[in-house]
Amino acid sequence: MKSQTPRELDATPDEEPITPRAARIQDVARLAQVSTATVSRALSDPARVSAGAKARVSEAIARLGYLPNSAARSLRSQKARMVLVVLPDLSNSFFSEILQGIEDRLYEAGYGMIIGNLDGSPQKEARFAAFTATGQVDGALLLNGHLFGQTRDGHGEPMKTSVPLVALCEAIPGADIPQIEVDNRAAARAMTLYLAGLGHRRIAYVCGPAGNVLEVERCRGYREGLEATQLGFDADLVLPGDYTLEAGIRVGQTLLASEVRPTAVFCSNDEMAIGLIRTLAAGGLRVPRDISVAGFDDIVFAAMADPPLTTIRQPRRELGRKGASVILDLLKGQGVPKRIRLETELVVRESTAAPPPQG
Amino acid sequence: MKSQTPRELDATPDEEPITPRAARIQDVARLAQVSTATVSRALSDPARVSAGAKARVSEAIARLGYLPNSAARSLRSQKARMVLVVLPDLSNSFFSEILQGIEDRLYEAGYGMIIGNLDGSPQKEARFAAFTATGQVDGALLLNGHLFGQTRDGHGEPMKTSVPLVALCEAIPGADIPQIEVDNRAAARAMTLYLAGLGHRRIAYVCGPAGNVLEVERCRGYREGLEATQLGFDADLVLPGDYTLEAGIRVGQTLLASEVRPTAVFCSNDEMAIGLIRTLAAGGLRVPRDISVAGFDDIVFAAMADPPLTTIRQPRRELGRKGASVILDLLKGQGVPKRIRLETELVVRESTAAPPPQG
DNA sequence: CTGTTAGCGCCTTCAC
DNA sequence: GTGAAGGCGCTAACAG
Repeated sequence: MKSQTPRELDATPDEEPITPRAARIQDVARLAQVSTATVSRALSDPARVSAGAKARVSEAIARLGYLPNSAARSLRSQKARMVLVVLPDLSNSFFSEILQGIEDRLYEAGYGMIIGNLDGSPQKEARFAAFTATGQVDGALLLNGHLFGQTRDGHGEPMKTSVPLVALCEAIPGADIPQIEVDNRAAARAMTLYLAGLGHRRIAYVCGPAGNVLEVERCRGYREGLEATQLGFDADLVLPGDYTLEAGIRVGQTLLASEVRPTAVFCSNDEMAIGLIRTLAAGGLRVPRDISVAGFDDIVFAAMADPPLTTIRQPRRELGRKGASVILDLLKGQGVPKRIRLETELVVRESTAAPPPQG
Repeated sequence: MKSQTPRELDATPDEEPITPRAARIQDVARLAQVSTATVSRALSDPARVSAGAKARVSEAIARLGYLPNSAARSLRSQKARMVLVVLPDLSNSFFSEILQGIEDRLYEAGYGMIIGNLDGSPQKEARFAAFTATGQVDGALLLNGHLFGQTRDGHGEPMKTSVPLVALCEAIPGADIPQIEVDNRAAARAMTLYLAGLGHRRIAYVCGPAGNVLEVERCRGYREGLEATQLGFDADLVLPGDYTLEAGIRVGQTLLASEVRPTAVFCSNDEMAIGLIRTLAAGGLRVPRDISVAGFDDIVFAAMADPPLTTIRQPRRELGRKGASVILDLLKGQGVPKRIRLETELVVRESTAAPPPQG
């Protein structure tokens, strides 16, 4: 009798085993007096099982505390019910709120979330890519602006993966995968127009890291805004940055030391704006009386800056949920839009005002 | 011939399949002209394989881009090489920096990290607990202050899990699992003593959420500090809070409306301290001239508050790494210490000073 | 409606 | 040093 397993043979009835192994489908089947197939069906497609059998199976499952082994299930079904999220920096609160949205949506769908945090070590990526190749995940959400095996600026042969990929927050140029983001360019343009509308004529811009797609979009929006108001673009007003607090501090120091200062500074994210405000204040400049500062993202601490920061709100949680929804649709085999854009909102607080008279 | 699989029969040689299925160990074996056992050994224990076979296997693996299927591996080995991290709030930057440390260490060890974000829905926990029961993870790191199936205040029968558990950052009273944290009580005591040493005699304390173990420890430290300096504990100086920015804002509003104010306020975390400083400043009080404010945690934005916040630094990343190390040791079957305490540091910035003369 | 059976892909005795 | 073969736990045919 081939299907007789050793485990059944050496079972010692009426005696608590030393290590109570988790119940298997066999155990449930035996207790419910049905075959394993019926147990399996009772779980996956209850309609196909008679009421009596169903009841006995439920009872047995409850008694044994049975939970199907996930490795066996994955092996058999070739699905892991797990999604990988690749991101550049887990500790960045911007990303972690997006993660919340992702986790939330995946949870609803019964999926789990594995985190791949690049954390400045591009070589970690290979292992994360392997998750997709070994079948540990059914799909991946890319928040890092490039495909597996590709560098940020698009060099290198992108690795073909067998699972669906979705780009979230940062479009991946040239990649033929769904993209979900806000319209960074339009938002940056709106902010620039708002500052110009306040009367500013020297509006500086603090960049994100070079080569970053977000950065390119936001900078272009800034430029378009300037051009739309006849102010014109002046390369000297573009200050280097990298999205860190420290970059904001450095820009602040530079500005404090300058003879001629812009009357408004648009930072391409809130961290830099907060670092900048802080440094300007410490150096004796009053924001917004002497100089206006604006950010981008509306992180939680933006409202806590002194003065509270004018910025662009991104629907972070919604972005995360949307990203998860798209990949779930893809996993269901449904078609999805190539590109989804969520709305941003210009949040005016107290860090921006009309320029000083002599400015 | 029983081992002849259908796949081998319908293979169409010299023709690219429509869907290039991932290579299996069989494919490698065939190409390298060895058995699957040899391939497996070449990967897991190369010493047992002859040089020639090893070379052919490597070559075949490279040619086929073979990566072992993880579900099959998990099923066979009963290990998932995956750790679950349960935490109350993913978007809290305090946790996300700990996560970074965890991920980092797990990565080094070849493990992956699954996130279970409770996010205010305690019922999510059951599914996360199931990850441990279905074999999807080999262990779990608990940052949420209680065991599976238990409420925060220790009610309810804690669920027995078959995998190792480790409590990180917040001890779980009564649980017989390793605990890793800082000495919250000693740190709170030190901060209280520091404020008293500055000359403050009315030192208020803003609580965390009731029932929270961290909170209990920090509050006790505050109390001990007061008693050690003969100031004595005054329940009226304990203000309710819940670790959110909003709580800090509420406390600020209360204080602004009060007749008699404390000269120093020790907040049990930085978020609240930042909300408080902001509200006080908006209400016309100058920190620290009129009132000193201190926090706990030293989150990134603590240094960006206006004025920069005096606080307690926790080695967050190190806490994460340590937690991961402990669970990895447990998975290796090694013994681990029951309790690990990491050092904190009192970081004096500009939000604290001697009390005003008339205070 | 239900049971039997054959693997999913891998690792690991066991035999040579 | 190497190969043959069984089975980890489950589900999806295929019969009945």
